[in-house]
Amino acid sequence: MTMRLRFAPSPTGYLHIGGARTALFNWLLARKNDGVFLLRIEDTDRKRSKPEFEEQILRDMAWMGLDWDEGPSKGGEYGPYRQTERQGRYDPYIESMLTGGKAYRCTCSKERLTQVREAAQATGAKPKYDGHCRALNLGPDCGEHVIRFAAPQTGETVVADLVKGDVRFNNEELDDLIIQRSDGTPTYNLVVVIDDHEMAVSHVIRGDDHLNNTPKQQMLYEAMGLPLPKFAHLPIILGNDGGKMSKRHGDTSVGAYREKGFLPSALVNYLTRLGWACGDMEQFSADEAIAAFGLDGVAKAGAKWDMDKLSWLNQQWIIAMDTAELAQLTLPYFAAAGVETDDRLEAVVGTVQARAKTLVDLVEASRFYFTADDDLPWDEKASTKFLKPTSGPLLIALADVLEAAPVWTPEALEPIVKDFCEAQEVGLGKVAQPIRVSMTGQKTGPGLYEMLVAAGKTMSLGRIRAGAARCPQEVS
RNA sequence: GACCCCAUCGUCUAGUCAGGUCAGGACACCGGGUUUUCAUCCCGGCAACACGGGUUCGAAUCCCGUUGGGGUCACCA
Repeated sequence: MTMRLRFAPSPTGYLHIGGARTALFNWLLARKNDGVFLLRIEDTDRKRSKPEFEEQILRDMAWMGLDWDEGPSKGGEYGPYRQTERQGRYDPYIESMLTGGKAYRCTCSKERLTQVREAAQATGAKPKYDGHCRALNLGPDCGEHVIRFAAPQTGETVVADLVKGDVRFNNEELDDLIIQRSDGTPTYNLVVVIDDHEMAVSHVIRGDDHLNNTPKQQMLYEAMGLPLPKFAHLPIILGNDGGKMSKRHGDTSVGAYREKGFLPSALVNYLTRLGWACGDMEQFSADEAIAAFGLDGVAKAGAKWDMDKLSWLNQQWIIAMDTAELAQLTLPYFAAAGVETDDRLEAVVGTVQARAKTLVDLVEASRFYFTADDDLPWDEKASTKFLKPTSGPLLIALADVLEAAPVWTPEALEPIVKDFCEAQEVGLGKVAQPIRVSMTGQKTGPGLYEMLVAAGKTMSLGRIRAGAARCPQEVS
C-alpha cells in the first residue's frame, strides 16, 4: 500500500518555519517511501483566510523544493483540495452520527457555556462541557443549535504515536466537542478526520500542538466506523529563549529567510537537522536527507532555533555552489539592493563567495565593484591609516607598472606586484592595503589580485591613481 | 489550575530500545597556524548526562519520585 502523507495549512498567514518543517518531514517521508505527498488547504475560517496567503504558502513551498503530488493547482483523484470546495461532503457523516446516537443537538447558550467553564475552573477541574443537552434528545426543530459529538465517557483512548510512543488519555477528560456550528458548518476536528479519510491519508504527521486533538479524532474515526491512520507528532520549534517561536526571536516566516538571502538548500538542511539526526551528518542535500530519513530518528524534545548555525550552513552552501549559478541566483538580490550589475558579475561573485553568510551579504560585499568611483563609501579611519604620504608615490608607480601588464589575470599580476615591492624595498602590506582602500574605500575586502582582475583594468588603474591623489602630501 | 509531552556541553545532537569504550560530532566561544586585509581553510582548547531514590558487580542508558521546560484546554485550525 502506498504511503500517503499530507500537509494541511490554513491560509490565514504566511508559511512559518514550524509549518515548513512539518511539511518538510512529510515530504521527506513521502519521497523516501515512494509515497504521495498531498497538500490540502484548510480555509474554512472564512474570516481569516485570504487567497494571497494561499499563494504565498504555495510559493514558499515551491521555493524550498517541496513539491506536492496532489493539491491545489495540481489536482488529483481525491480532490478538491480546498476545504471550502468540499462543503456538503460532511453532512451525511453528521446525519448518520445523529441517527446512530453518536451525536446530539445542543441548544446551550454561550453564556451558559461560559458559566459552566468558569465553575469547573473554580473547583480546579478540567473546563469541559457538562453534557447538559446530551440526554435531551433534541430534534431538528429545537431552534438555534450546534451538534455535539457524544464522546465515550469511560475507559481510555491510546494514541499509538510513531514518535512519542503510546500516549494514554482518560476518556473522562475528553469533551463532547462541537462538530457542527449553529450556522450549519462543520468544525475542524470532524472535517480533518473526514478529509484525511476521503483522501486516503495513511500517516498523519503534524506538530506536537495537535497531540491533544488526536484522542478526540480517534474517537470520531471510531464513531463513524472509519479506519485509523497512523499518527506521528513532531516536537515544535522554540525560540532561542525556550518559549514559543515568535517575531521577538527573529524572523518566523520562510519568506523572510528567502528575502534575507538564505538558500533553500541551507534552510532545508537546517530544518531537517533540527530535531532529527543521523549519526554525525551535518551538511547534506535534500536527496541525501531523503535517503537517510526516518521517523525513528526524530527527537521527542522541542528544539531551539539557532540563527548562528543556520548562517554557518548557509555560508557552507554558498561556498559549495557553482559560481556561475550563484551569480545567477544573486540577480534579484542585487536588484532589490538597487545595485546595477554588468558582465563582470560572475567574476565579482567569485571574489566574495567565501565572504558571505547570506546572498544579501554577498551583494553588499560586491557593491564597490558596481558603484561609481566618486560614490565609494569611504572609511575615513582606513583612509588615514593606509593612504599615507609615502603611499601616494608608491601607488602611482605601481599603477604605471600594472598598466604595462601584458595580461590581466591574477597569475600575471601577482609577480608584478611582488617584484615591484622587492624593487622598492617595501613589504607587500605597504602596497596591498593602500590598493585595497583605494579600490573599495574600506580596509577589508577580497583577495588583492582576484579583486583587481574582477574589477577590470580600467577601473583598477583609475581607482589606484585616485587613491594616490587622496594621500596627503609629504611634508619635509 | 487540569490534562498531555519532554529532559546529554550555551545551542543542535550521537550514545538510551538490546546497561559495561577517558560521554562522540557540529554551531558558537577562546587560543594558534596559513594569508596583503577580511573571509575561507587547518590545528588545539573550553564545555553536558537536571536532582533524589532504587534495580544491578556495574546506570546517561531500566524503574519510581522531585524539579524544570514546553504544549493543549474555542461555535480557530
